Amino acid sequence: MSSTVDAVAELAGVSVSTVSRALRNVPGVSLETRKRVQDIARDIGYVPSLAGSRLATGRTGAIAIVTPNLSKWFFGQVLASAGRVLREAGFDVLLYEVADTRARERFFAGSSLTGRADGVLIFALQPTPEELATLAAQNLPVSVLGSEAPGGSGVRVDDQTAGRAAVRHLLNLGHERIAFIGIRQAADSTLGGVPPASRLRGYRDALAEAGFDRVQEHEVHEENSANGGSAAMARLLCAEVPPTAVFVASDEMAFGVLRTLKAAGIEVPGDMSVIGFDNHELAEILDLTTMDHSVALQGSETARRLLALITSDAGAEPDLVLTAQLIVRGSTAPPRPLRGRQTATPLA
Amino acid sequence: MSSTVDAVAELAGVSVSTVSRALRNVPGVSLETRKRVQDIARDIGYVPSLAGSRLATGRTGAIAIVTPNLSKWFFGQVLASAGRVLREAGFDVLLYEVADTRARERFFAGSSLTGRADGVLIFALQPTPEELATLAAQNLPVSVLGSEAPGGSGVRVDDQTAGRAAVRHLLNLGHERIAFIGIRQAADSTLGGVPPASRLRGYRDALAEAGFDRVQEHEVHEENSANGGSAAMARLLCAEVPPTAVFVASDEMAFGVLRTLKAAGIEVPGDMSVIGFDNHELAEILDLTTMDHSVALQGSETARRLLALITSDAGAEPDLVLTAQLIVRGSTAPPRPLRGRQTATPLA
DNA sequence: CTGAAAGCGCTTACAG
DNA sequence: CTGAAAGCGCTTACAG
Repeated sequence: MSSTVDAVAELAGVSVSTVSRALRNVPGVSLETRKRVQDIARDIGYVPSLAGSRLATGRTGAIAIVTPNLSKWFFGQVLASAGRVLREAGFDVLLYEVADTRARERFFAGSSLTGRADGVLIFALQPTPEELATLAAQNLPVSVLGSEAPGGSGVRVDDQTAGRAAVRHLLNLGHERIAFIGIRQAADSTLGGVPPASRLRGYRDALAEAGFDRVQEHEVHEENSANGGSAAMARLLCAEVPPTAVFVASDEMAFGVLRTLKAAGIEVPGDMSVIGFDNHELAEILDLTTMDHSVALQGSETARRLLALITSDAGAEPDLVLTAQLIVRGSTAPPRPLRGRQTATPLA
Repeated sequence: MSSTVDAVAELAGVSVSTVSRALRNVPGVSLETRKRVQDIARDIGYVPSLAGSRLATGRTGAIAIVTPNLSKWFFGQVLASAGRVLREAGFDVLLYEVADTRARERFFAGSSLTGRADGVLIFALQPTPEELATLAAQNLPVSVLGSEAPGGSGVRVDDQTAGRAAVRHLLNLGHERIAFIGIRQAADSTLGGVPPASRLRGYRDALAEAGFDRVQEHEVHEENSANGGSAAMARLLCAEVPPTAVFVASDEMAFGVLRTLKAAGIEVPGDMSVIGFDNHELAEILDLTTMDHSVALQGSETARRLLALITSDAGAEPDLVLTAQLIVRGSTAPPRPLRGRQTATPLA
């Protein structure tokens, strides 16, 4: 079961050096010898001890994935797609969920990765310069998904442009009172703060470009969940000037928005247009217009770039910046003519 | 950065043996020496090489989690809760997604875990006796979630009882024509087949106990997704005798069911009661009555049991069988009096 | 309580 | 192409 090189060497009548070379397909062994060694190894079910080769080579054959949250849809998607690429390349996947700041500090402080991984994938977590330095000091190549990381090869979406596109869609439909529901960082959360902020910027850009003033009460932030979305929408319903359309920074929040609107008897898209962000697998079911940002591709591409960093020494590729794409479904439409809204909006 | 025991030993003026003992908090070192060694280690930022200690001890400090699917809600939940327990105990988490039979064979065949993990968590994947034997031969303790595994300490839900409970709820509301939408195994899928089958059995039990005959066309199976649920419901709508209520074996499928019903203009729960299974985080938003089966608890408890198996030698605890619980929401109600359904059901 | 030494199972210059 | 030997960085009986 757990035989050693020595056993194979003895049976094959060669030295352990030769066994080692034969089994790893490195040059320096005659074809014949190699074949014989490999056959014997297979026969006795020999599989090299990882611990041994790790100690000897310094390489671990594992990649660490760091993520703030495993239970959200987004992370399942990127984890699955990145994991597939890594496994395909023969790497083990080591998973680190750093949900709160304490876990995050512990993770980055203790050089916890020395001897554990050959590289690090950071998902949706904006690493600080110090954190990146820590990893660099451990000689760990890094690839970052969803936020900017100078030095590390990264993949992300142009969230600002995506946000602007989403709002333009609403503007082009004729909406003039468009609200924004954004993701509020929990105080203790380690979630990357960049994409949410960029989406808000995109929203403001689009409104400004269309010549609309910024309306304070039209920008609300809540926790990134359906319940958060519900709460945010409820607040918008209490606005002095309620919007006719809302851009929601995540589909999960948008689901909550739809629920609140339904409960309030407000028709979508007749009385209120809603556009989400993610193209969550349930968005289709709920007929939600949304921005698709190639979630699976983000995961696989981040992994691919890390592997390139590890196996070649070509240096980091420039960041890959993806463009999100509008998916039109049934939750957006032109606003109802004012006539139809008179009773609801006293300012008509 | 990556100093060795020797460096610490030299600075502390003691032997490496003492350093090793001092740092691991094993007895046999004076308090004073221990303190001094620890201080020095901290000062120079020494962190023991994993590869070294793995080779010396044979322990890896890692747990492997095997799962058929990372992108489904259920797996994110159990992964997150199990991972938390493992990390808390100081173990690394190694992730293996074995999506198809080929990956599954490769995983179990190649004794891929030797030297990689101290134990294995198997999620929602019914291991064959041979597969369990393979792991046992590698001396790997196993804990199984969601299916029966003789020998391995396991956690699962009594799906048959849960299915019966769900259907009884419908029966007690007065329904007499109740359909079942189950999970169809993709040909190549490695998903555990036990829970789905048990839920069907529970459905049949409840109907039989209530004195109803089994209706072939009321049992349909589709892929476990919202789209699968949509398709299944569509088929039920073509039944010779359409049901007035349906028990759906997963919430994700139930979401699709709700969509189809809405599209068809069939009111829920007025014309059709729907009960799901999972208590998916979006079930609340969609006002779906469902069976909660303590998903997070399943994950953490499976992990806890594996740790017990590893750290104590008390042997496997008996399986933990959880009871699912009905969560009543707005998608179930008594059937409409026949009068109200006459046009829809010609057999009235 | 402390240390010298063997050993865990590999890999890799180096020499032949 | 092949082998003897050193070394990767720990841990752990064993002896003192």
